[in-house]
Amino acid sequence: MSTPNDETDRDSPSDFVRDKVVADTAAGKYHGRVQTRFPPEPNGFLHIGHAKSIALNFGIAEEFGGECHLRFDDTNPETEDQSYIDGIQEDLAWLGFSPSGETKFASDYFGQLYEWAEQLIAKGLAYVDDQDAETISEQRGGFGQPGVESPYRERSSDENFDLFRRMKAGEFEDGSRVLRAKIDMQADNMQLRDPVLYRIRHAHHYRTLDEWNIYPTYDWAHGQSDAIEGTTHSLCTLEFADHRGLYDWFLANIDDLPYEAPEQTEFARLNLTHTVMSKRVFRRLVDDGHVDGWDDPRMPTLRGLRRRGYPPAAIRAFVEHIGVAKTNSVHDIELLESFIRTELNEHATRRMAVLRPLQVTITNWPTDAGGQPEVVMVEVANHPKDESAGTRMVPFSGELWIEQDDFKLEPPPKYFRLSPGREVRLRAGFLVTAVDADVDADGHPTLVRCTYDPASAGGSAPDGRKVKATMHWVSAAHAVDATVHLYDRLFTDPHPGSDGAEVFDSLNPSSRETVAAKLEPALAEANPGEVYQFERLGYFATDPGDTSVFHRTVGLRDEWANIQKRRQ
RNA sequence: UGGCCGGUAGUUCAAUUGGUGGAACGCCAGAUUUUGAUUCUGGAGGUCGCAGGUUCGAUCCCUGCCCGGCCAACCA
Repeated sequence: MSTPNDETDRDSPSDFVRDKVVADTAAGKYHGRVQTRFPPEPNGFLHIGHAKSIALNFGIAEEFGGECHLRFDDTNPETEDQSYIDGIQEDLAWLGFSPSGETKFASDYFGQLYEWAEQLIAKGLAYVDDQDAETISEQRGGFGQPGVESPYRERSSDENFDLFRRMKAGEFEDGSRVLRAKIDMQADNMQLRDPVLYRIRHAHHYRTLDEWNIYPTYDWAHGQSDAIEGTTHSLCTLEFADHRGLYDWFLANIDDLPYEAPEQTEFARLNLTHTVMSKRVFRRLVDDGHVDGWDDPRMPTLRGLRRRGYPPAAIRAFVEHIGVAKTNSVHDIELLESFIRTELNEHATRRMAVLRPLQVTITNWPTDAGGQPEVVMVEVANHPKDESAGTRMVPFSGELWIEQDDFKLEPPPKYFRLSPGREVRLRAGFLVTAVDADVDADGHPTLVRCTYDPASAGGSAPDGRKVKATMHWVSAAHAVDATVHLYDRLFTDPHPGSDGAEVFDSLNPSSRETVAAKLEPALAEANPGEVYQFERLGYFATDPGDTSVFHRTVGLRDEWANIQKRRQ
């Protein structure tokens, strides 16, 4: 089949949500208007799961020429805070998305919400219940068991108005009364068993201050906020599917909606192996000191990933690639990492750094008139595939650091790095041959003696002979010291907390290893937050606050590690 | 126990009104390579959850069953 659409549609994502938008638009719903929203609760920072929702909502708005609003669902003043509002906006901008128009707040709609609640009371569709939370919960019944109607369910509307207004005025204690919708205490969908619309909270709200003594619940606020803003497609995660009946019921029973009622569509949230996407768990990780904070590079929060060096473009590419469906899914974190590598491989500046230094002395290296080893500046490309990245000059001398892994006294099969009698290339420098090595009491090499071929400047010999390995190195006299954090999975279990396990039982005690590294001099001028490739090792980001500290973003693919694994 | 939603390579997703099941990542092999990286080529890998039914023909439609997730906050 070959229609003109094949060409134009190839790159735009297709999924059941977009299919619905296309169908709705074609059917003339909302007069062809498309509007979405991203509605975080300001009680924590964004994580990569939110990135999926953000990309979906903003992506659809853009593809269909519509708008996507940022609206804070700030209906619970006891757990929410202005600092999260600031942080979330910062993270959203970093990810690369700009909301349409002003930032919205559910709290801006408290007045309208209250009026609509009175409208429900007037229609006999809402009532004030004087019972406590525990009693209401018991009366709700259970799965397959009927609910019990509240003794206050048939109150007169006069009494309901009076009580509701006095709740608003602050006459009653927290938790002493609630406003409930009168729906159906026998409904199979538990959400429909007379849900709570308002609870009494004499709490200070960071935006409405002390104006309100009652606060709307999520269910009462969300759909109506969507409707007030003109949302057409209200996208949320699967666990809200049961709430859709409520969402529709509220909208259907309000007379003066400013726009055609929006529709809720649910999709599966993003999960990743070896981590957990839960604000509750995040908070405990931070509070118990398992990580340094919400921006610890091991956290799947956007600020954690940013500090770790994950490029926003790679995160966007990843969440677009995994698509949108209703299947509960857990994505392999390695898939995310492959997107990080793809992005970084293309753009990261190459540098040399030795993480676990082993001393090398070149025994036939020349000395100058003063008896000091001569220093030769060698030119090294900043990117193997991108000439425009230019080159830099790196000092080479007779005393060097190499990686401990790059030398073996007795090389195992298929090992083709340095060992006694074997010649390798020191990248862009010279060919060297190991002679012997000093070892410590445990037999570990402490110093390797080599000879070099003076005719191999630049890394190749005139006779064209080949070597099997090219290694990175740093001149000892010029090395810059740095602290490098090497990160591993936060949780050892691919599915923390599954099969009844306790999430924190699989917390990886060695999720961070810190080493004292030796860097080539150019890295002394590293930019804050920039990601470099340390050749043959991986990608490393400088800490935004201290450029002598590096975080390993992700390692390079490692064939040698695979070979070793297979031999076991 | 009731309701809702799911089940397609190892993993995650596709397959446009029922017509020989594809991609990405991972894995394996080869080529290239002054990063065991990158890049390129090829390969292995499937009882479309199970069983019936409708049909010339079913991953797709119907029924039943099995498995997984969510729901009984005055959280979102």
